[in-house]
Amino acid sequence: MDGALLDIGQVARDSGLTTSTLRYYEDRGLIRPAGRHGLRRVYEPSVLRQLALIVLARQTGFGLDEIAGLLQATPADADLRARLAAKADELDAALARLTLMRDNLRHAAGCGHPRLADCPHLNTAVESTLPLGEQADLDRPAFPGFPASRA
Amino acid sequence: MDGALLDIGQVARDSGLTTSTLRYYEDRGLIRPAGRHGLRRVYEPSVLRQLALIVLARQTGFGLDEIAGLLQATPADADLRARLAAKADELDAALARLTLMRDNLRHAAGCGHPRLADCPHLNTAVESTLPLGEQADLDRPAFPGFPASRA
DNA sequence: CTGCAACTTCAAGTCGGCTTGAAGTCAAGC
DNA sequence: GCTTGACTTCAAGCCGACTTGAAGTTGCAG
Repeated sequence: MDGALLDIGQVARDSGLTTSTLRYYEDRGLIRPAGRHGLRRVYEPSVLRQLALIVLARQTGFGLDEIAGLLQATPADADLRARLAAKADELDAALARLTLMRDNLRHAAGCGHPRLADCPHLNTAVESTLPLGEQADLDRPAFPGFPASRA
Repeated sequence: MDGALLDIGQVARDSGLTTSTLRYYEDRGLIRPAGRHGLRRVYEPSVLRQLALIVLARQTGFGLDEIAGLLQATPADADLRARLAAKADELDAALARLTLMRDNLRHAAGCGHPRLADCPHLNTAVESTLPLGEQADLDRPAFPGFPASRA
């Protein structure tokens, strides 16, 4: 398809991931080198697209096993479709939470309250997420997405 | 403002968190009991609102230290406002990613491709997230992990 | 040919966010 | 007044996602 195979360092540079992460992803079954040049892995450029998808999925809160599963995805797998759709629904829920939180933050950044906990606007908003009372499956999907300090 | 103090078990039930999590949050400076009855912690009901906010923030990808910081939030802190606004912007970015991923999933659930990696629609979409290409972007050493929810 | 930066493997370490376990305290219902 | 079960502390463990370190190999510029 095209001559240019990439070595791991190049893939690392192009993807923004580290070489150790790439090897780790390989261990976990997310990517596979096209082959080896001696001992060294060589990759097809298409791995970059795949990595972009992986990174997006990670940022969206998918675990590595989950991503590996999605990537493997056997043919005409009806079950798969269902799982994808379910995932999409989870993301909708996450989107709603995220939006609420963002709006809260924006409001908080603007309103004059000393402590977040004291802002009535925000509290009112948060209360709407309080169906807690009974049983709360708090193991909802979370997801990340921040630089949040890589210290 | 009201007589009913709650014990830790009650708070756990009402918030959906475990007692160990509540103690842990206290350790980490996120909540504080109103006092003790003997050795035992007693809480004001308002802690439930606070916990709801904490849970929302966690689900939104905030780390505990970060949340503690936001909750402490000293008066008229101009810096704080800036950080809140910055956070909100981060959330916007996260929202965009999440939305993209959701749309991808929905599409993938519907289109007939055996492997996700083979769907051109999805690949096209993902490629738009590929600012990768050029520089190594040293300061983006991958992404923080996150809870991923217990089994 | 040589030197060395970039690769290789494998094991162990790190970090965040909790959970679990051992061992003890205590308020209250019988 | 005794039992019981919910509480207490503290230390250690666990999981996911990587990172780090040690020790060895190798392609290629000079």
